[in-house]
Amino acid sequence: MDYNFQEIEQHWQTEWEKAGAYKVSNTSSKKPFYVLDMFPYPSGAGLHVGHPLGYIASDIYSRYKRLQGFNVLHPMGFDSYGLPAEQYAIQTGQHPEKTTFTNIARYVEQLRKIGFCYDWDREVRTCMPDYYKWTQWAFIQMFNSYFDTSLQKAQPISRLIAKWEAEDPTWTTLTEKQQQERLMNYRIAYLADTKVNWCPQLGTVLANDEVSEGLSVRGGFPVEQRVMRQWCLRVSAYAPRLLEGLNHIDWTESLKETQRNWIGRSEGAEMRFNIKGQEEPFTIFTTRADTVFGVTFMVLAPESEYVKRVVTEDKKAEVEEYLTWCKHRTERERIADRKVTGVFTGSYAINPLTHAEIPIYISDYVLAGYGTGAIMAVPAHDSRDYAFAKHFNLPIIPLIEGADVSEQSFDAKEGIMINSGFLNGMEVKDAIRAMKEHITNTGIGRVKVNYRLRDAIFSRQRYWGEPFPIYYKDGMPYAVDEKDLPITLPEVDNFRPTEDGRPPLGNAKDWTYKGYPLELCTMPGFAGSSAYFLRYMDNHNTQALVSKQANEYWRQVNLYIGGTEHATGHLIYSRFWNKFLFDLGVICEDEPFQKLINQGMIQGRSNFVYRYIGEGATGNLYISYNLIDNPEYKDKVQPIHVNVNIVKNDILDIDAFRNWMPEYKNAQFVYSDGTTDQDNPYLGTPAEKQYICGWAVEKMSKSMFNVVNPDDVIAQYGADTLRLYEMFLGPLEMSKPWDTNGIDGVHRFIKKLWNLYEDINNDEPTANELHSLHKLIKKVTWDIENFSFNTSIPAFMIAVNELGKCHKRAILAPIAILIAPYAPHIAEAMWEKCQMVDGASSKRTFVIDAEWPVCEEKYLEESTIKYPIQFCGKVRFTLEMSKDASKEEVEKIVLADEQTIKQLAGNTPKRVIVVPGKIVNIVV
RNA sequence: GCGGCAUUGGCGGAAUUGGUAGACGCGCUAGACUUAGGAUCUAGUUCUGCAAGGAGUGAAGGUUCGAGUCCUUUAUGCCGCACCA
Repeated sequence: MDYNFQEIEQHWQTEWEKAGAYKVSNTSSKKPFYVLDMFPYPSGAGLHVGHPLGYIASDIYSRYKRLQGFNVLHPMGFDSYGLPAEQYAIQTGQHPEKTTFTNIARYVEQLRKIGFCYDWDREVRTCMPDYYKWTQWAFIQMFNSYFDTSLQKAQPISRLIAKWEAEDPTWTTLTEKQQQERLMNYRIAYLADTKVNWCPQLGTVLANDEVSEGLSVRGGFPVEQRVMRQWCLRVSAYAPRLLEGLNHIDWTESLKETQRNWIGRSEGAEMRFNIKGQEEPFTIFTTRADTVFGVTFMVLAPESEYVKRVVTEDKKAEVEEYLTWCKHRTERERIADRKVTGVFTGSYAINPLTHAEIPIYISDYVLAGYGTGAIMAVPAHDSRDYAFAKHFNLPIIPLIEGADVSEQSFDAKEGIMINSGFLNGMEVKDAIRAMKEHITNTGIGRVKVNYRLRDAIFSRQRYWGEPFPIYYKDGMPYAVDEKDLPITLPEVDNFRPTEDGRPPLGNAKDWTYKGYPLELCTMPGFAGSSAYFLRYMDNHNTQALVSKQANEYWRQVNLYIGGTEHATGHLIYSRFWNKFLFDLGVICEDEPFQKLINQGMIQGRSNFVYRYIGEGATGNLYISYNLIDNPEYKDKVQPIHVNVNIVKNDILDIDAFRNWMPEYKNAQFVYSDGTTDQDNPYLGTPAEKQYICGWAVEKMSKSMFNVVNPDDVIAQYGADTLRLYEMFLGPLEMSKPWDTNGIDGVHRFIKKLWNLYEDINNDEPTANELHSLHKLIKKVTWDIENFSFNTSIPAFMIAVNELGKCHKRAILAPIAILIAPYAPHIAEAMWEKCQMVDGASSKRTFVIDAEWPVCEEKYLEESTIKYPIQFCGKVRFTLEMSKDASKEEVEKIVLADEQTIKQLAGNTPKRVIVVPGKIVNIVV
């Protein structure tokens, strides 16, 4: 019988749905296992063939775990608030909810066709009130909490109030507004004036991870710095725990390293420098306390609080001018143009060790947001200070023996100290330690750990996001009552900001709570994705984000598969969010994702035709790729993207090309053999006449005509072939181009496999057949355990070849189970055929209810063992022995064969080594 | 600049513990079957050589009886971070 994949796949997808085969219960005696995909943002373009790569991998693992007897939670949902739907709404007036739901429907349909084992009852959508109720709820908890630095965990803000009431007599004298303002400095979700990334084109602020090189990640629009009053999350308070937690989770080293970089811990010291003629000192942060003797000037960030204090009257105008200039420089300009700029403040600081007077400058190479926004400059040993010193002609004092600082600074942290008072003669490392001790003892400063991680800016001046559960009274924010959640997103008739520049929610009618105005901003994209993994555990719960019982059963995500692009966004925020909920006692695990795998990207593989543009060109002649380097065409052709769906194995479908676009209707070709259409009035058959296309690996995108839709692949080959082929492409974690050239091979294999399930009998399997089967069991089990999915497929192919015409149920039934994770539809059909042998009951049982077969080593042992023998690494021959032979017997024969070895080698062997297995050294 | 990862035939890639490198697939070559084939089947396919043989996992060293695998140096590519003091 032919392999009718369409019928098989449709049939079993319906059966699964009817039976609720993938429904997962929160109460089971089975061991729980939680496999999670990063849920997608449903874009208008639908899924392309690259998106399901990770989903297929996680599906394989889920199905495998299920067959191993685990209760597997494997849900899917949609990150459905976001900019594209809103941009589309602004352009068309279409409500973003409508486009979002349409897109989701398309995604669900596409995912369903691939045959994933999702429990759709657990679907979440971040834009639904029953979901974002809990996003808002979490926000209120953050608003009502502060971070206790000594306990290193979040605590209810009421404790802080109680403490102040008891211990701080000034507290009760404050007005309510003053009290609220003071509390705002402690809340985990707080309102503050901060310098933000403002994107005028998008009309909103963006988080640091949403900006790259001064451009917005979404859309690539310029981003400028602005001070605005924004909601922030005190993520930085969790920096030590976010860093430490990385040691206990099973993520790739590169991803952990990315997060470590982003958190940016640096150990150093804070030191106070006195200002000449002033009482109050100012504080700087340095990691090179050892270099204090080489400080020849100080630099403040333009935005620094200290600037006001140190500018002298005569320098005021000059400084003002510089500050204004800085303000108007965008982040992008700053990065692009790194020439030295700065201005002298007129004031001098006193070096606390040398007591020298050193000038204080302002320059934008010092960042306000890091450390204290002020530095001590050591030009000899810091390249940025060096450039500044050269530009302003400031002294450069070398502090390390043998360091030549006439041309450039010596930045390395090694060498022997000189010119450094009591540090002279020490190694740099010791000097740092000694100086830290010195400044601590003398009270000049203290040891300090600094983090680069900043608080997350949490307001977006947009419509399509979660409303804040916050209202304003007397200009101060208050959280709405939890029982009034969710605060649902209001309808507006215009998705743009209001005339007077307020966010779009300013267009809503009656946007108030108990008569007070509600917050007009909405939450950013990462709000909804920060705890979705918890909601899947208990998504219908109306009383809590997740019940204690459900959370204690599932605990945490055991396997998370997703792209590496979320390394510094979602994967930091959700860890933070999770730790916060852990502090609250809402959940029982500190880290959300135990193991994380980054699937590689699937790039597009573009195809090109080569239009002739040389002498006498009509613009209508296309040269086959293999000819374009010929002298007559070289540099006279122009590559043009051609739709990859009308190219197969780099051979162009001529008719399809002529019909593709009107401009190609009369296209003429120079074929691979050099002939043209004129030479072949009858238009040769495709076998004889081939037009070969060039190719390149590029991002998969519409404009390159290289997008491959999984629906098309499924229509042509079936979902099982798609699933197998995506895995077969290469290691999961590697990026690779989508190349349809190999898909036929995989499809052929499935057909061969299917043919084995014809006329199944109950005969006893032979030793060889059992050997093939158990080899396969061992291999496939190992592969899945180790996420090496690509190597299982060859193993199946080999097994099918070895089994040839074997139709025995005892062999075929286990193979149906083994392939079920990879190709679930055909596995069901194969399983069913195995159940119906000998007129046995036609009762349908699912392969997913079967048990994963166990490899029995006894079938793997061969009757003989081959020992390849190496002599002095030169001569090899094979010694075939009974498998029962003892080590001594092997040695005996090897020794007996010494004559042969000698003959072959021509001299006395020093050693004979027998492989495989244990090394047997025989020294003669 | 700092950090991480990679580099194996014409191509994608195997080699799991240091033990016969190139599994499996694509492509290619030859043959069979066919009115035909973008179908199917069989055989071959790292390079070099008529052959015996020799060479061979980016490059150069090292450890080892034995290295794609471990160590050192280096080159190239990809990714992350970056006036972070």
